[in-house]
Parts: sequence; C-alpha cells; structure tokens
Amino acid sequence: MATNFDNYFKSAFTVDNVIFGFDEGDLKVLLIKRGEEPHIGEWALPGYFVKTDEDLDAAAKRVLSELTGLTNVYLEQVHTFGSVNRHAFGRVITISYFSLIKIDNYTIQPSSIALQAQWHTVNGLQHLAFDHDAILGSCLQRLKWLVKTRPVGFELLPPKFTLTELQHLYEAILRCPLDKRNFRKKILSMNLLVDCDETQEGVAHRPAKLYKFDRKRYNKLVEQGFNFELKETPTKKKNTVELSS
Amino acid sequence: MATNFDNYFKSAFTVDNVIFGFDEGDLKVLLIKRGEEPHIGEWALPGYFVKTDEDLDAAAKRVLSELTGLTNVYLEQVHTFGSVNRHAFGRVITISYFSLIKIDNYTIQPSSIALQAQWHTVNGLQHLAFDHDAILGSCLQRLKWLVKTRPVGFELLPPKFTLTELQHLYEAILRCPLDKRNFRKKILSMNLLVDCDETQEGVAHRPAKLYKFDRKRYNKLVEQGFNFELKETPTKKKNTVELSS
DNA sequence: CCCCTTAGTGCATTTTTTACACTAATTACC
DNA sequence: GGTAATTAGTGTAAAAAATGCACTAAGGGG
Repeated sequence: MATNFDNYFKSAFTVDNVIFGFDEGDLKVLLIKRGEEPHIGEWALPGYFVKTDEDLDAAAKRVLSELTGLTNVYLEQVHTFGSVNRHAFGRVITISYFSLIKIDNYTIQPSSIALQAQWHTVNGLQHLAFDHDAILGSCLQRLKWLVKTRPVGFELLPPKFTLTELQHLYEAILRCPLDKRNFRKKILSMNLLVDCDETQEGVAHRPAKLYKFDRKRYNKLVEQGFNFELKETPTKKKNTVELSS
Repeated sequence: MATNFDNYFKSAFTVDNVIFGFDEGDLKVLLIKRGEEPHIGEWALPGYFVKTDEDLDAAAKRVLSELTGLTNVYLEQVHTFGSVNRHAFGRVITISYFSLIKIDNYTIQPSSIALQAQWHTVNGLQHLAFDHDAILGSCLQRLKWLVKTRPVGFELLPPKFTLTELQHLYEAILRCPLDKRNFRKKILSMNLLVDCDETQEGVAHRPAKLYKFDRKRYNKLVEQGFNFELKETPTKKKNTVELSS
C-alpha cells in the first residue's frame, strides 16, 4: 500500500437529501431543478458538496436550507453511493439523508444553484439527475421499514388528523390496502393517540374525529419496553370473478 | 456557494470492515494491530484508503484481503462516519462494511500495515483506534436487527450444527436468554433446517442431532412471500428471591 | 326529506405466543 | 458395572393477537 498519502486526498463528497411529504393522498418528494453543471436543468435531489471542515450531518442541513429554504429539519443518514463515474467532475461520493416533514409547515424557497424547488409525487416520477433514482429508491425502502417500526407516520400529517387520513398515509407508503377496522383497532390499542374532542369541518359527509399523536406518552412507553410495530397485512381482496370461457 | 470546485477535491475516504465470527459461545470481531500512523500499535478494524478509481464495495473487499488474507467474503455497507477531526492526516470519512463468516473456514494472514490480525471477543473489548468503537457499535446494532429479520445466524456456524448451538448464537447476539422449547418449535416450524441424520461425537453427555440450513428451500419460500422473523422474547426469569431484611 | 358520502363499530374464528418440567442418552468416575 | 453428571429432547394448556367481515351513524347537498 502507498506510504505517500497525497494521492488519496483528491476526492470530494456531497450530501443528497430525500425529503418526503404527504399531500392529497400521495407521497411526495422535494426536488430542485439544477442551475449548475453537471446535469444543469435536470431535476435532482437537493444536494451539494460538503465543505472540508464541516461535519456530514451539518452539511446536510446547510445544503438543504441553502437550496430550498427549509430549516429545522431532522435528517437521518441512509446510505453512501460511490461509483467511480457517478460525477463528471471527478471522484465524488455522496451520502444520502432523509426526512419526513409536514408540507404545510414549510415554505419552499429555491436559491443558490436551485432554479426551482418543488414537491413531486413519488409515484411515476421521471428520471432524475446523477444516480438519484437509486438514492430515492433506497430511501423509499427505508421509509417503508421505518413506518412499520416507528411511529413516524405522524411526521407527515398535520398535528390533528383523522384515522382515515392516517390509514391512507400508510397505504400510500406500504402500497397495499389495509382493513379499516383492524387498522383502527391496532393503532388505538397502542394508546399513542389522543382524541382532540373535535371533528372535521367543511366536509360533505359525516365528519371524522380528530386525533393527535402523544409523543410524551410514546417516549414513556418506549422506556418501559414498548415496541411500535405495524404489519403489512393487506386486506385479502376476493378474487374478481373470472369469466368462464 | 463556490463556483470553483477545486477546494472540494481535497478529501479522502476509507473503508472499515467489521467482520463477525462466532466461537466458543462468544461473538467475535476481527481486528488488526496497526503498523502505520496514525494510531500505530493500536487495535483497529481492518480498513484503509479507497483508491480514487475504485468503487467502494470493491475497495472494502480489497482492503480486507490485503490486511487479513480474507477473500470471498460478502460485505454489506452499514454507515458512513465523517466527523471533521476523526483522522489526523486531513479530512477522511469512512464507510463501514460488515460481514458474518465461519471462523473455521478461513485462515487469518496479517500483511500490509497489519502487524497482527486476531479474533477478539466483542464483549468487554478495549478501546479501539479512531472512532472504531462507534463503528463497531453501529454494526452490532445492525447485526441484532439482521439476525431477527433474516436467517443469517447460519453464516456464523459450521455447516452442521445443533439446535443448542444455534440458540446460543442467538442469545449471544441478542444478549438475552431464550426459552429452549419455544425456540426449537419456532425455528423448526419454518422448515428451513434439514436433519442430517447424524449426531454430535465426542461429547460427555447425550449427543445432539445435527442440522443444516437449507438455503434453496429458503429462497423458494421467500419467493412465495415467506418472511423470516424471530422475536426477541427473553424467558421471564423468576425474580431471584430477595432476602428479607 | 331523501340521497350521497364517509365515519365508526363488534364478534367469532384462527393463529400465534407464552409459560413451564420431566424423561432420554451418553460419558466419566468410582 | 453402577451411579452421578451433563446436556438433548419433548407437549400442552392458556392467553393474546390477528383475521375476516357488513351494517348503522352523521352530516351536507340538492
């Protein structure tokens, strides 16, 4: 192996943020339109170079804020992508981060190299710059796992929500239908939701009760060994009747 | 943000491998004694710089082989550590990889900057070089999760093993005692083990049956939607009687 | 006042999990 | 050769969790 280390110190790394939101029953991801080479003009995850004197987590926060205006977002590292030729300017590996936010709580403000910053429906997305398709894919898998293992669904909903909204969120992420009664029974039996004693307004049907997530209670339960767990059990749909030939 | 990119291309990255083995009822990890600065003479995970024209996964394999002689090991990325000051020579982030191997199948051959390469019992390990304590910690967590979710325990055992050995492996990784009957019932009910029609030899007690893991069968079951899952349910030990005062 | 839409609820059955203690087979030792 | 020591191996009953499933309730719109 080399004893002169200089040759190794010629690489760069970036962070790429996968920010998920939920709106109108669809899972969304925040993308920017790049105003800088490479891949200028293409849609991409909001990401940029990490400074050489900057920690990775801090860089992810800074870059996200500079490109989209989002601040105070909790970010979690997911995976590192480092194919030799993934970046046209040299050896650049990227560390991906992901987050779940309530779309309505934030104003998107594109700046720096972002020409635009917009929410895109995840389902049926066009091709993204760099290897961002793969990055998004791995974050989607992480989300799927997380949502079954931790009470993170609430991060994507407004503070007060209905059980049906929550169910739709789960269905969108897990991509399978759930049984209404069983879903409610399961969620309510965990004692993590507080009934707000309010109901929906302005809907043309029976208004639903509003609930909120009780984080303090969750933390207390976790201390006592509680384990959030929700299985991916689709309702067994009766097979559509086949026409006899 | 900068428009001159040169300043970014001054970093390096390394890979660090966390190789787990299982022997004498203990979980082990493969460490090297470093023969190069920084941290010369200290025990560390086998890791080194990634070449600028080398993919990360390939680098992990190469480095592992050069330092310890291990080849043909399946490695999986875990997490990237990038604190600004984690390396004395400059900005160096490290991507950690982990693997499970059967100790007996391999001969450890330290070379390159490794003065020694040895298996160490994970439990009660001394301090390691760099931030390798944290890296090992995150891999231990990953292992704990993996062992509950995938049939990976077999990677650590010889091809033929007894159910008691398997149980001890699980107990060592999950760090909790399991109920013998329930463990056996659960494992056998998955139909992943084949009875070898052989028994242990050379033990001073009733010899146990030997089993082997049927990977083909596992793959077939997975296709059909089977999901390996083993819960961490310690046997509820009766509280030791407290002496009355 | 009727229709439309979504909210909300219960039960019986099956499956899974849990707790738990004795007999069986072999070697070692006297 | 008998006995002690050691680990292997086994079943059941009770409790808990998961599943499948269909009707009534409440509100707004016309």
